[in-house]
Amino acid sequence: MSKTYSISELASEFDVTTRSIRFYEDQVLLHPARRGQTRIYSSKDRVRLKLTLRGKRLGFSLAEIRELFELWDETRSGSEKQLHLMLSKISERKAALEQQMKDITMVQLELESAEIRCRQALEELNEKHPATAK
Amino acid sequence: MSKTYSISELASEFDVTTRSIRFYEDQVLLHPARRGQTRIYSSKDRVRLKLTLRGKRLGFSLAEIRELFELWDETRSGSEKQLHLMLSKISERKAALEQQMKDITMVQLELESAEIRCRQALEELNEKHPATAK
DNA sequence: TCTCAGCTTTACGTTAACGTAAACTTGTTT
DNA sequence: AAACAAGTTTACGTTAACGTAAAGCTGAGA
Repeated sequence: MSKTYSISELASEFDVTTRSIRFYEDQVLLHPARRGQTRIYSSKDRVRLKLTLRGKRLGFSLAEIRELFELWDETRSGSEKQLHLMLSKISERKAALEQQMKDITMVQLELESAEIRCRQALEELNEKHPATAK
Repeated sequence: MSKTYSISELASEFDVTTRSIRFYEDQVLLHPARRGQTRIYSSKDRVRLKLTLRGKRLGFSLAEIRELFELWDETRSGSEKQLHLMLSKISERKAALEQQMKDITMVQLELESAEIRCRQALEELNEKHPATAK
């Protein structure tokens, strides 16, 4: 038997509320088993939650994440058409991620130059008031 | 005199609605001049809009973007305290961006393996039905 | 037995980021 | 003059992603 998790274990591990986790289930991102009425999460559920949160950090909507999960599941038994659809979705995502990489690089450059500007301004202040606290 | 833009010029250039552009002004991200009651955007406004949209693509909220703009403006006439605040905000952002880079790399790897899996499934289909349309 | 922590469902509330519609002004073309 | 395009303000509507009660079940311990 592989490991299972309670809702609060996952909540504290990933620092989200139990409300969010249940909400993700409503949105068909997770399918925990039940013991009585209590939810039991498998390690597969755990992975799905991790992927969900990662997707969110990248600005994916829950609906988009769900779409990817479903496409992925259908891939196993996919028809040729399904597979080509999946491939096109994948390349859509890849393109979006590349754009994001570029965006990040640009913003990083801007932050770098902002930092330099700040440090220079600090130096100038220190020349005028050398006695100021560090 | 440097170049100016109408609201709809900017809207079509960046593929956003005029509604959004006016909304960004409400949120103090843009400060266009006026001729009569008509908004006139400078190239500085244009840059701000570009930065705003880039920030959005990275998942920044409009409030966060505004905060960065304001901190940046205050940097010019910043006190030592302001400058240190700015520096800490900058390093916050840098850390967040690095996390995002990691996330993107992970997702890219997952997409790669998904793509490979799809292509293999397609090959298997073609072995079974070599006569199927390409 | 009682209580208490941890889980559950149900359901209304909230915030961000706009969409959408109505009604108006202003400059330009027919 | 009339109509049109492009702009404006005002204001209510909408969606996503939860927050926040309220009220009830359930097994382990005092």
